Amino acid sequence: MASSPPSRLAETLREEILNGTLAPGERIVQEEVAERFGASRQPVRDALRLLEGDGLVTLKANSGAWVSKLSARECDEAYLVRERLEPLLISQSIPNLTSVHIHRLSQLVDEIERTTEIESFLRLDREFHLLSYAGADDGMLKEFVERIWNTTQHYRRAFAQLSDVTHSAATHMEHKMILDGIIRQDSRQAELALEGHIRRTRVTLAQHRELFS
Amino acid sequence: MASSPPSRLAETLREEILNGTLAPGERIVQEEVAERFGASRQPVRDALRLLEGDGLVTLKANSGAWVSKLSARECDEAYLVRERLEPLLISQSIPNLTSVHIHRLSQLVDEIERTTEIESFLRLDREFHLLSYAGADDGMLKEFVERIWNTTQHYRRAFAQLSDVTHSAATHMEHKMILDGIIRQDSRQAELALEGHIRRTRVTLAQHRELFS
DNA sequence: ATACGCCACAATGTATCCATTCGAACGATT
DNA sequence: AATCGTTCGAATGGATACATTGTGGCGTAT
Repeated sequence: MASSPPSRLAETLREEILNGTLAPGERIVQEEVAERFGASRQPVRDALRLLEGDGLVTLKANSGAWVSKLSARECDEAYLVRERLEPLLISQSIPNLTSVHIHRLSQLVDEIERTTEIESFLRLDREFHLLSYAGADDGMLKEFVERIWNTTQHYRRAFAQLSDVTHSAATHMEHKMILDGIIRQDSRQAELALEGHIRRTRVTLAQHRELFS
Repeated sequence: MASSPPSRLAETLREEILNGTLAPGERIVQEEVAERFGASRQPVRDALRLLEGDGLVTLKANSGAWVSKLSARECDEAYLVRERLEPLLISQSIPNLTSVHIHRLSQLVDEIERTTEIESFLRLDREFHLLSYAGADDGMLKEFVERIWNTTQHYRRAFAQLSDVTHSAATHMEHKMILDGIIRQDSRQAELALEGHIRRTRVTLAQHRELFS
């Protein structure tokens, strides 16, 4: 999958946006990218269009491409949407999760609690949540959720840094409650714990509008 | 807005998909479209990428483009997502709706009740719901909702035809309850009425799997 | 008769060249 | 000195020509 040159190109750019190499608001010049990958500008244009579809890049006609930037309002909206969609997604996932998934999820809860580094936390937290959705069929719902995770990744990083989320007891407790709901196949509990988890994050984030200048 | 050639091209193709001229599963050949619009294949490719982002077109590398087709499962999922997102969207819209909006919404409820033609019903129903969201800021949420409306348009038409939705008393009552919630600025009522409206449609639709072959 | 493989055509993908547009800097005028 | 206008440059958009891939049909061999 995703084996065409534009797809591979988009994938690499996506990585660079997610890991912060390319910051929100930064300009992306077609020719630079083309040269960097030894391709012509055409596949680069296609790749940028793909990323625009993912919401990671904003194109302006006859002007250029920039890494998408969220306003405080848009970031809040993203979390409101997550509050509604992710509980639905986890409820669809839970019936199909296997013991292999559950074992890894337990492991991740522990690792998340133990880590003290921001980057590790971000990586593990992302793996935990997305893995908890692995039982759901692919489709629009999962696509939407992944898109939101991607477009808000930079703000999660910024927020994690200034609030030292790695020592948040509430976060770890919420993860345990979600995991407990999964293990006991109690979708309703998992939904509620997840909704609370996202909601608390949203409210906390709203207190740090300085992240958006 | 949307004034670049690829955007205009995408807009026209979108219309044709929504009004049924181009049916789900139908092949779209770049050269045909290019010739039809007197343009080269490049802007057509860009337009198709845009439509892919809207979920209206499915691209396969080195193979071609097709009008997207939903399975029964995906259609059900679309309605589940609508049940979660549209109540949120209407709650964000209601505080900003003006008397002009409300007047038109009332008018639409009447017109929808009176019409007996499928195409009119579809057009008016769509206008009613999307107009009820006009007070919400543009952003991801509205984008998601519009995307779902677009990708399910064909199935709404098919369903409306075989169930004679124009004579559904429940539908008209639900519209009135939504409107009442809007007029009285009672977001909660509007949310619940809308959720019920979508849910009932989903359940009814699930009884007609023959629509998906 | 069926299955495998080769071949040819058609549609997509890529590259290069040219046109267009936007923005910024400089200069002229008030 | 400030503002408006013009001009120049850099980056994007579009068109054409060429390369590549995927698919369907035909033939042959088992």
